[in-house]
Amino acid sequence: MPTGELPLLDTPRPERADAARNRRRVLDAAAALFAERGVDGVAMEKVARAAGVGKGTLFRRFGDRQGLLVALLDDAERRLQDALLRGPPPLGPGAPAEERLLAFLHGLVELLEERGDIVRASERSSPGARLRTAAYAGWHLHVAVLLGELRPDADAAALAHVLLAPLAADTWLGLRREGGLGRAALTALVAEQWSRAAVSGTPGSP
Amino acid sequence: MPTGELPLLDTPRPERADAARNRRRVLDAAAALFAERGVDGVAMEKVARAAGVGKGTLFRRFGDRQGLLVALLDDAERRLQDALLRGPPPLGPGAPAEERLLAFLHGLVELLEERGDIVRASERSSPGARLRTAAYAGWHLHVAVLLGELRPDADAAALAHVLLAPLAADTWLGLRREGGLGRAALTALVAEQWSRAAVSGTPGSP
DNA sequence: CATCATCCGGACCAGCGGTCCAGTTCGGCT
DNA sequence: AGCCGAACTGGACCGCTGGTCCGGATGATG
Repeated sequence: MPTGELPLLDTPRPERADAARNRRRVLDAAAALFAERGVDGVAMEKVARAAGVGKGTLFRRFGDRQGLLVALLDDAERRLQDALLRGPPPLGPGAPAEERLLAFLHGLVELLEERGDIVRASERSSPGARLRTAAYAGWHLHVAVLLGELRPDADAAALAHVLLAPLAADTWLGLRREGGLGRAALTALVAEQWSRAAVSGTPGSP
Repeated sequence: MPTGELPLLDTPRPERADAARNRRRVLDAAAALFAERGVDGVAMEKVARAAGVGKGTLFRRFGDRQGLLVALLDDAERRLQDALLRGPPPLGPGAPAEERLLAFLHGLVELLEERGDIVRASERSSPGARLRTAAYAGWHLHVAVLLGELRPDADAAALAHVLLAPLAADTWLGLRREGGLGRAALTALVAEQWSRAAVSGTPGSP
């Protein structure tokens, strides 16, 4: 054993400088192109070309198209997730469950309004892909836990899935665009459904 | 002007016999193949081949892939739509609005369970395609009208969109398969949300 | 400065949805 | 009965896409 330098056990390889530079280039070019032409209107080769990079490099870095989309989303999703776990209330811990629920709803809406097209493309990459997403798993867990506090009688996990349904990217964007609903109106409507779902007791009862 | 025979103004052409025969063949072959290999795993050329028909014929008849899917769904969707407009209560007219709403929910679930994969493929054919579907327009109108009776205070059209969100084919099938929720449980859960949405008054009120 | 793992990039591939058109078949009219 | 135009047929063909491959270039290391 040589000197006592840190062995960097958890970081297999630091990643070469040119590789890092090219990854940045690709990410930037992809974001710009997607914003300009729409996610579906941009082939992988165009992304590579715009980034001044070969197609092989692009696929080596991100695996496949889906991987590129995930990488583009990574920042925003991680930010929301961090805010849920460690951020200040009412998004983070410390506020009453219902407030946290509504704060999360607004956070998710923000994400959809900001990066909706990319989220949609990611969720559409294969049938049923949404539920298999790491991001969705996190959101669902968060909602299920909070709901479990408010409605100990209910199947919180299943209910959380149903409440998250209108926030599927394709559904949300469809209602916003084809459906002609405004962001505030639609958010308020979903918030109301969440609030109604958050109280115990069957509808018909006194 | 020759004899006074009926000019058949509304029927441009009755469709030739071989054309009708081939259409039936294509529809049958497509249904069988889709059921066997999954909708996404079957290319248009395979359908043509299995039907004993040329690719050109297939596209001439149905326009494009989306058209074939719509044709496959046409029967089932029209049947539901007819039941809503002219069928016996509680699905058809004559029952109280809330009962009709729940009956419709069950009918739609039935359709999704029976032909879910095809509905999904049809709704996935392009981003936001679902809302532009004739079938969705009919369902939405139905729900909006009934909701309008129960909740004159609310924006029934918008609320109807939100209530229909869990029944987007991709969402429904995702929850049923990846989500591991049973048909009865999921239906009951959605029914409860609909019931909660059907009563006036804000959640926090006495 | 030598060495070698790593990375680069564009040629290449198979498969897809969709188009085209020369040949065939149908069915109403005489 | 038989003809003739319209409608139908089917497979070769096209452009494009996501994804693979490998000879050569380039960075880090001692």
